[in-house]
Amino acid sequence: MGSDRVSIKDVSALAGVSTATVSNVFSGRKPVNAELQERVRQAAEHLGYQPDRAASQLRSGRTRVVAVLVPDLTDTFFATIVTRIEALASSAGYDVIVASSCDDRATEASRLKALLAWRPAGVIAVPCSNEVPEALAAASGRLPMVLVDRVCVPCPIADSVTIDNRDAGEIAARHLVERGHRNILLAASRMAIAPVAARMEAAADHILRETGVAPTILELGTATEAGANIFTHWLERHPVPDAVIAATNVTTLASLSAFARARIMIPDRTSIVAFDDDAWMSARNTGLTAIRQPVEAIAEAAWQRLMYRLAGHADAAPEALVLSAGLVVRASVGERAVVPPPAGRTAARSRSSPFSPPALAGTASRKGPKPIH
Amino acid sequence: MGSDRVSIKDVSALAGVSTATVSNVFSGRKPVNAELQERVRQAAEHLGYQPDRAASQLRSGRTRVVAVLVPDLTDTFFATIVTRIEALASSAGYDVIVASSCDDRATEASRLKALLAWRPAGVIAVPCSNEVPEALAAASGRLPMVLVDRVCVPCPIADSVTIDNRDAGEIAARHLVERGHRNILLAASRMAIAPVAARMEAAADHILRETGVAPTILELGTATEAGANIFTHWLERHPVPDAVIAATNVTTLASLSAFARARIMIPDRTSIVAFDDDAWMSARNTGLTAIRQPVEAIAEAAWQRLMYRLAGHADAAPEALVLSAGLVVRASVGERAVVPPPAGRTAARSRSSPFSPPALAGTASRKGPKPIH
DNA sequence: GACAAGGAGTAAAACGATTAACGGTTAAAC
DNA sequence: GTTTAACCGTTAATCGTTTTACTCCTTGTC
Repeated sequence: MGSDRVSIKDVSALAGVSTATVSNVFSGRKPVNAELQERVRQAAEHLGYQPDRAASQLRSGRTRVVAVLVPDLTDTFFATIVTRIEALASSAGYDVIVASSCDDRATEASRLKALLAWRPAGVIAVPCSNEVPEALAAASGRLPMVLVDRVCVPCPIADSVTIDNRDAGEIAARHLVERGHRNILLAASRMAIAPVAARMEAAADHILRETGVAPTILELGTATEAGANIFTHWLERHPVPDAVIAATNVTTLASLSAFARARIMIPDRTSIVAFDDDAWMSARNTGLTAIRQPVEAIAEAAWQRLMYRLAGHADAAPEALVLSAGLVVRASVGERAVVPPPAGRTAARSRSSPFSPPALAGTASRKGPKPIH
Repeated sequence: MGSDRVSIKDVSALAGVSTATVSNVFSGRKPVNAELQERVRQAAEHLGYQPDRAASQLRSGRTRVVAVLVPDLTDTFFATIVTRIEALASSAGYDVIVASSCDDRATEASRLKALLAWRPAGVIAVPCSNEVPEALAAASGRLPMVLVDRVCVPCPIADSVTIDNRDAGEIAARHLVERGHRNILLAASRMAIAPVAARMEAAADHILRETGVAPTILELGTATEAGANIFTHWLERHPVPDAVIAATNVTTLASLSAFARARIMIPDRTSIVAFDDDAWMSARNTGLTAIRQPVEAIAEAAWQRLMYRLAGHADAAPEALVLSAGLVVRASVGERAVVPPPAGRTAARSRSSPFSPPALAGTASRKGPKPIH
């Protein structure tokens, strides 16, 4: 009739009540007589009424929107996080707007600006570098936000959810060392990314400590194809390593690609510990032994923390939540003959468990925020 | 500073002009004197003014937002589409809101409702079934929309972008048949999904026509793990097929998983033609021969078509754009001994699989493709 | 020099919801 | 029986823009 846009007025007219009542029925902010509610509901249903977010948001100042920023939606790790958050949000009556920064600082800044123009109730962000994006830093305090994954913990300006990357790196390294691997290559994406650096450094530390040999760290970047080329090139000029620890799923892919091109067999000729345990990693003849991040738990923790902030605890001190990752043992790590112990260190030095249990997710430890400098 | 929210009024006051002028400066809808423009710009800059979307949208009815609905964000195919659309949108000054229906009709309806509450300028949707969601059908005509991938073409109510699924299926089938494969299994996700059905049926037709044998169609569902189980179970009760055509990347994964569990080697024992050419498909010793969909082109075409509609061509007749997919040949399809052409369909027994059941040779039973659960 | 035409800016009325402030009714308390 | 309070609805103001309608001023034309 008037137009195809049916507003609260139309509903109120049809139900024979005021617009305020209709509003109350839908928002539940004030109690409304059951019978009236019913009438309003029916009228709304009949007209196909849907509250207009724009109007609602404008008037109330509140907005049931959270912004999510990730470096790359095509990376399953991030896609899974987004999907989980979206589900949680939707069941809490929130909507999600997503943007991906394509692993680029400039894009990140611009996408973030667009995101913030929505005046979202909160932000969940996976920065693409480990510096907190300027726009977020500026909004810190005024805007509930939680940083995920790519963060230097503890982060002084916002809540964060990460995994214990040093631990993860060490687990991978130990697994390899215990199986007699010595010449281990660390395939990083970019060491400028905090979690990657933590994984690689912890692995390097462990390897050096246990074998006396410092592993090589190779940066493959964040794109599969390019990474495979770099690795291939490297392989042409170096002996085949005993094993590779890949820092991310992309580097895993790149390494695998390079090995395949060079016809280097896994685990016969070289071993690999992957990261992120994607579906394709197990759908192979030699399933990939991998560090599995508790993706869902990460998403849930981030969401929970955001809800906590939104529930009014805006002034609580930033909290750094650290989940732990576990090793999923499959078939990509071989047993190597134990070489003569280097300088007094006996490689037979056995640990109680051959590999850490894949149980993870639930376990979390809290670290307080550290004073800013 | 009455509050931290700086509105157009503050800017107009500071610049000494009316709010209308400020609005015009930013929207460019009406020309504004150069000097005034400059003054307004500076004032805005000085105050850190950002137009409020909600207010703008409420008043104008227009909104620079497009809604994107996909069945599953963790599927790289859809994630790539979303990413591309997001990039295109952002450079056209649009924002994107995404929702995933998790391959579930009910979720789809509810997410779609949430999406439409934004009153977006347009919608790009990949339905989860091949029925157009009710909410979209209802909005058809009033709301520019383009349907992607999961659509029965030609779609009477909206523009669509798809690939030529029959062609794709036939290409895969031909590739296998030409290389001597006869007993071919078609691994569908769900035959209720139009493109999947088209791929499988075309493949089945081709195989039947060329070999006289109707292939089996197996439905594996849209989840990898479950699909792998179904397939494993099937393998326990049937002879190993010469080859598999997987209808989607998920079914590819499921098939591969099942083969790996059963220690069935590719391409020695069985061949596989994959779908969707994800990164992991080439990062293997035996790279997967796959049908590659032009994902980026699909996204671009969808966006272009939406822009066309938004540019005012609201009443043009729905157009069905069909792109074509191509085969990327790698190493997952083996050469089988070529059997005498169907004319003398005496012995199909000289293939490399040493243990095909003897019964199979003479009995080329002619049954239509039948889905199995 | 008068008049029309048009350009550039302004005031004020929307847009559709939320929410103070208010009022009328009914039940409970004294 | 009167006062209080609780309850439930309504009226109307308001959020920050865009846009219509109007004014004013410049310019061009005859």
